[in-house]
Parts: sequence; C-alpha cells; structure tokens
Amino acid sequence: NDLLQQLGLEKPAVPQEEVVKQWESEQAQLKLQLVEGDTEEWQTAPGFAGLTRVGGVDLSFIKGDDRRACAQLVVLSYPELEVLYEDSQMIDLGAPYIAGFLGFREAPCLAEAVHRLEQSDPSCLPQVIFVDGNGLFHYREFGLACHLGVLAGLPCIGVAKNLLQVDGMEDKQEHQHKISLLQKGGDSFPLKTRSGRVLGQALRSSDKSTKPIYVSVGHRISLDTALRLTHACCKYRVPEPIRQVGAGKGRGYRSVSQREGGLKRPCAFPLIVSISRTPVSTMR
DNA sequence: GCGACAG
DNA sequence: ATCTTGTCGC
Repeated sequence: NDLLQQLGLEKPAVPQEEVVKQWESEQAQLKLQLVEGDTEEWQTAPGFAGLTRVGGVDLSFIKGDDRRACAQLVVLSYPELEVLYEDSQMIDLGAPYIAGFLGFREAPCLAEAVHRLEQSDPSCLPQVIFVDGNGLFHYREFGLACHLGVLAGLPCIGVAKNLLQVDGMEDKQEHQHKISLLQKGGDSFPLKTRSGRVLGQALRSSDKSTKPIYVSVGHRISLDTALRLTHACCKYRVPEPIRQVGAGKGRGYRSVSQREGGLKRPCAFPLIVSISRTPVSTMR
C-alpha cells in the first residue's frame, strides 16, 4: 500500500457491499445500547428547569474535497441561546458517505469533540446535543443522532432538513398535503412506519418557514421532549445550536470576539479550544 | 430507463 | 455536504 501511495495510486478498494454488510451488523450492535426515553430530570420538568446548556454539532466541507472536513461542536446557554463554547477541528474522514450509514462517517470525530470538552471542562458539557441528521427516523432506526448519542453517552436529538424515505411511510403527495396543514410554528405531525410505530415528527419550526424539519429521538430522550425542546430552540427554521455551528464554518482562525457583536458578557469558558489548520480563504 | 439518496 | 445571483415576499 505504501508503494501504491508513493506512486499516487489508490489502495485496493474494498467492495462497498462488504463495507455495508459490516456496518449493518455494527449498527445493530450499537443499537443495543440505545435508550429511547427521558433519563434526565430537566426533560420532564416544567419549562425544562435545570437545563442550562444545549449543544450542536456539524461537519462542513471544502468544495472539491469530500475527505477533509471541519468538525464543530458548540454549546449554547439555555434558554438564552448564547454561545458559551466552540470547538473547530480539521479532520480527515476515513469513511465515505453512504445513505443510511452517515454515522460511520461523522459520529467518530464528533464524539471526539465531545471527549475533548469532557477532558478540558466537564462543567461545560452540553446536557443535550442537536445533531444535523436523523435519529430513530432511519432505515434501521439508528441514524447519526443515535450513533453519536451512544458513542458520547449523552442525550441527542436528530434534526434533518430533508425527508428521508424510510419504509413505505406514505405517498409523497400525502406527505405534502400534511405539510400544507401545518399552520404555525410548533405545529407537527407524526412520521409513522407502516406498522404504526412513530419514528419522528415533521415540525414547522417557525411561523415564517413553510418547509418542516424532521425531528427524531437520538438517545436518552423521548420524542415528545425532543419535539418540545427543538421548538423551544428555534428562532429560525433550523434549531439555534445547529445554526450557530454553521455560523462558525470556515472561521477556525478567528477569535469569537471578532464575530458579530462579540461576547455580551464575561464567560468562564474558553471559546475556541482547538484550532483549524485550514486558512479561512479556502473554506466555503 | 427512472426515481431515490440524512450529510 | 458543496457550487451560486437574483428574486420574490413580508
């Protein structure tokens, strides 16, 4: 393999079929550790009393390169939704993107980001993490949000911006019709499997957005709690924790104080702990 | 051949 | 995921 790399050639490719087969069994294995219901006191408390930190994670890529990416974790205060902590790290993805197996590509590096914070300042760990992608609303009921939840051992909520065609849930037209019935922010309808099991909820996250977001359980939270908290974290269509992660794309070198508005008050936490080694100009 | 395909 | 300008609407 070293010789092949020196010659600029690719390593012998493992048949994707084999990889998928392996990953399917790994998903089934990890799924055994999944916890579907509420496990924290704040989750059932009125107004989510006791919840003070919500997290968001995401990966962003450089145009032509599907291997190099910037993995980010942000922690926001709740209910203020102000940024308390931000971690950006350039990483090299080992795994390719295969629909239904996003977790193998993204979960490991995101779990590492959580681990870094766990080591540096556990008191700043998020009590729940919003994940860009599905949780139980998935072909085998184990999407990225479940995957990360199990790896990190933290409550996670899956939020997808596009509908994943799971099962034979229903006609696309019937789905569109239900969407048209969502009148205001907070309105939602269940995403049921053919057997009647509810895997998620389509949520109109704000009054202004017509296109819903798809919320599902990741880990250690109930769907009802996930839905209510997601709505509570939406100023715009995308939940603030995930939106703020996006706001940090390509800004690995910039200090937070240079960002719009800067800090509104002193913060006990370091804002950027790890450093992106990719020049800002190459991002986005 | 055509549609589907989270990020 | 990423590439991209304007445009329509509140």
